Amino acid sequence: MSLDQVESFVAVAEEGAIVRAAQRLHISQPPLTRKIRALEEELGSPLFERHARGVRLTDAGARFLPHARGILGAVDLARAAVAPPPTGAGPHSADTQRLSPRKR
Amino acid sequence: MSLDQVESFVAVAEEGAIVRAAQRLHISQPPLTRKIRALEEELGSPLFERHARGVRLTDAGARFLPHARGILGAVDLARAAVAPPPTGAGPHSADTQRLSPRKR
DNA sequence: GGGGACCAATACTGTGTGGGTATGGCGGGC
DNA sequence: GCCCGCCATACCCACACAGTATTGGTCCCC
Repeated sequence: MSLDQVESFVAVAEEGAIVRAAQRLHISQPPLTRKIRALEEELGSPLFERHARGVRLTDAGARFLPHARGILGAVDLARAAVAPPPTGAGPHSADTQRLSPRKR
Repeated sequence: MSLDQVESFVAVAEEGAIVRAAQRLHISQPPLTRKIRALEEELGSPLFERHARGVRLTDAGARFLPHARGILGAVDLARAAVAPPPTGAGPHSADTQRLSPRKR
């Protein structure tokens, strides 16, 4: 399991469709399909039911979702714990490294 | 940041030396050195002081450590939430999953 | 009922990331 | 002073990952 997969799972769960989540994550649909599939295989349970109009959370997926959000939240906290601006925090720049520039 | 890096960081912090942590993680030393370095670069703060006899946590590293453990714990919980497959469980056994099968 | 639209899955290819081996530099212990 | 242990760097190779193109299936609308 990777944080990337957890993030992907949450995005798909929230969007209700893999293509839409892919757009939101700025990747194309096939890699996202594979990531979700790999996560399901690793966990041993399907997380989504595939439909023609999108996907729906299974029971296992619904149980996993809050934990997934918790993981991402814990990561944010961990980042914040070490990141406090060493330089004098200017009153103008209050950026908090919110977005990870995932480029490849 | 990846779970792999978090796990690596915890291993190094606990072992006090990169080589020893590498042995524990079943990888060689150079990749582990790079992973820690990449994590430090991403977080923007050095996490370890390098010595000739090993490494020691910096202040930032010490703050990060409990969060790192929390992340790994959250991942374990997430796994347990979806995993309980009734594999070969007794036909009548109704025992509840009390122990998390620590595999890795 | 038929055609179009939308979504997920698969096949295939190229590239970047990650791990391994080999080597160097530094510091401490004997 | 010599040796040993540890971290850092250089180089190479393989696997994994992301993208494009395509197929199959289902629903909606006309």
